[in-house]
Amino acid sequence: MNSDHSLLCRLNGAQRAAVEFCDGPSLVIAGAGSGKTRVLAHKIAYLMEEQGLQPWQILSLTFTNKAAREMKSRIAGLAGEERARRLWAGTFHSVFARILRNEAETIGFQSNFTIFDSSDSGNLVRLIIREMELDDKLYKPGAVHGQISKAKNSLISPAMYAASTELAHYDRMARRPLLGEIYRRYQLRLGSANSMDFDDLLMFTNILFRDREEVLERYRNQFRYILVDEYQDTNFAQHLIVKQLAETHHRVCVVGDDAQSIYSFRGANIDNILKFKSNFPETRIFKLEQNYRSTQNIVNAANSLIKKNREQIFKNVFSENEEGEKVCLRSAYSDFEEGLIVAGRIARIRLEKHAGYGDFAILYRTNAQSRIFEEALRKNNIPYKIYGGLSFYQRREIKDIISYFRLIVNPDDEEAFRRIINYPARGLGAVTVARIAVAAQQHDASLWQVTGAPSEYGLEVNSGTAGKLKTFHTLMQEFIDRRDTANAFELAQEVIRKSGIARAACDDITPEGMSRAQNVQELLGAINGFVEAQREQGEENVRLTDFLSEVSLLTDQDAGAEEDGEKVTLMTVHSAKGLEFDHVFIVGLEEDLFPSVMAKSESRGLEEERRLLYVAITRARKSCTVTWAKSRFRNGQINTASPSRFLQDIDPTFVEGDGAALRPSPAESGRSSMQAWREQRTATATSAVRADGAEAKRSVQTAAPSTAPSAPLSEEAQALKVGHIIEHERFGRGKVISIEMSGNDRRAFVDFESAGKKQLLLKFARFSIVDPPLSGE
DNA sequence: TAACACTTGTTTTTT
DNA sequence: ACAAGTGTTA
Repeated sequence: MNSDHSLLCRLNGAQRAAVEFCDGPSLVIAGAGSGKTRVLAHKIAYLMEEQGLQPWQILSLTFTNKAAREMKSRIAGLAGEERARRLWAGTFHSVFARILRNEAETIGFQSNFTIFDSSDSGNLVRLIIREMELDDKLYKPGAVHGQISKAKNSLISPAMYAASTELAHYDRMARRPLLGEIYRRYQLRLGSANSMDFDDLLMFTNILFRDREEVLERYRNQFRYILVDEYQDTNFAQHLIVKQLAETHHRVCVVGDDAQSIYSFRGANIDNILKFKSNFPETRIFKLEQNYRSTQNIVNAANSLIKKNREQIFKNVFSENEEGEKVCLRSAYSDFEEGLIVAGRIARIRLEKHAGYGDFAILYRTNAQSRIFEEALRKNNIPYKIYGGLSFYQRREIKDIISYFRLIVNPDDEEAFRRIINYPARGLGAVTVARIAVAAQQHDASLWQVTGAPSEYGLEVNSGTAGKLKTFHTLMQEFIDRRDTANAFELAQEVIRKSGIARAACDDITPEGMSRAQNVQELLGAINGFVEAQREQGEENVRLTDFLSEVSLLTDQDAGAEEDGEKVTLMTVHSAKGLEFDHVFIVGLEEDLFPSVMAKSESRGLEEERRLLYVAITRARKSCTVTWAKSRFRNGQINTASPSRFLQDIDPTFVEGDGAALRPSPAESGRSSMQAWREQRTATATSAVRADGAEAKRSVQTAAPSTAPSAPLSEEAQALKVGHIIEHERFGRGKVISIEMSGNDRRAFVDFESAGKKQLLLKFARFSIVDPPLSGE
């Protein structure tokens, strides 16, 4: 083996070993920032250059479309555009959707099947629950769909579901005995709509491989080497697909990090990676432990956190980068102030470190948290972009238009039909649709079929309605007739014009209407872009079908990417997986938010949340700031919050800031306000007398002589002394004249520059100390 | 049938 | 707070 081959010379020992081992199964445990993508890309290039594999013989599976694109472009750099393009590289869902379209007939589908996204699935579940006249308080559509999804991911068919006494028992306990029946009907409806949901793409691939030995054999022979990224996030269905494809040649390499498994809520099974070796006993294990991304402080802080988890593969992630700054911990009085703190710090770091806005990311647990940061950033004229939330393709107007496309490509698509039959309004309302649905069900036909020949299916409607139906049918039929010949862009334009969407959009002059019209234009632009891109690859006749099958598996990741530029990135921790930024802010580190309430009950859930924070911290290259707010606006109410338990899990040696004293290091004397506060809370909650009260008193004395606080005092409030200059939320800037006790609380008299003299109850006052500044902020 | 007011749940994360 | 869903009225 030529050791100074250009492909290998830029790799460290462990990376190179992982790349070079190609003759059997391998498991690469890749710590955060250890060059996992680089290894995968090099390995694929190596397979082609050194092992003589053709690109189309390599199957490379990633978790997101974005990761797939990234991988392809890196391989293009290593092995050339042409070969990169011919690889089978994509997400599980997109790759196997492609295969399923090729083989659709063998499993009873047409190759033009549509793909239901989760909201389509939810709608269908809701519809069925209603049809069965069940109580949707007991049978919550979301939860029901979740159960169905779980069953599918475990490859439990409706028949198996019905046959299982265990599941029946479980459902009876949950007071949802008819879940299996809902599942059965749901699956039937998907079938008659010639549609699959996300989970079906994996389940039917397995069914295909199970029932059609020759098909499985064909793909086994084609894919001479299989690589899977983020293996810790695969579910059973995905695992089994990989296992079967690799069954004969065992040439498979899975890469992942058990410490970054964050998708168990949707069926990912960490055992897949933990027990990979038991499936392929001769598996070679490689560990990538050197982190090239982050400073030592960041790596160490993350390590100290993840150490608190029980089940994990031993590894020693280390960094040889500079020590760097400590993780910065900041607390805020409110979510609002948290926004200001983050915005302020971004502005400061940008100037001090000459960073661009694009070097910053704000990561939160839930999408709902984004708003407050948007406002704060806007106020400070800081440009930003948001990933996630409602993705472009999820927006109402876009879904409506896409539904037209869906119905054109697959007229049996029930969801699409229901969506557009009366959009724009054409006098075909709920009553008519219900009648069509009944007729359809009686004759085991699709809604579209009934619409085409009302009398044959015994559909009784008055002549006016019949006319409207006919008009609608003719309109759609014209599109359908041309779907296989017409260019995607031109047909799409025509759909928007002839359907009346264009007119409706123009008439609407409300601000939302304008933005909707803009979105429609954007969609047309996207279609045009798609057509052009395909043309460049030599695909001359690009049809609507092609665009649709591409688009139904696209998600938020792609929508946000269009306008990059120098902007601060806002996203959930989940969507940040696989990304990195110089300066990372992790916000909302509060109990019941991060970790989320839902996860708290089980230790497994809690460990997953901890891994989630681990993922967040390890996104940072140079600096990492963690914040939490003592009160937060949620569900229309202000809620008080306590700091996340995870803050105590991080070794304070690597932390700086008001919370560094969360668990004081021995060198520090006294306790922080935070700790006192938490003790306070537990004390009042149990109304018990503290055993170590004396010590508590001493610590308080350092901050507030002769006082035991009756309420949590912020560090700022404790540190406040006569003569300090403060900045108050309402009153602005002012000087502290005196501080005295009133009852159990401390009260400050402050002379404000503009608002005059005021008394502030320190327990409640919202202010920050400007002079002298606290801990460098 | 459509527009409007009212009620309800929702907020954990995503292919 | 907010969006989506429901029911009521014209």
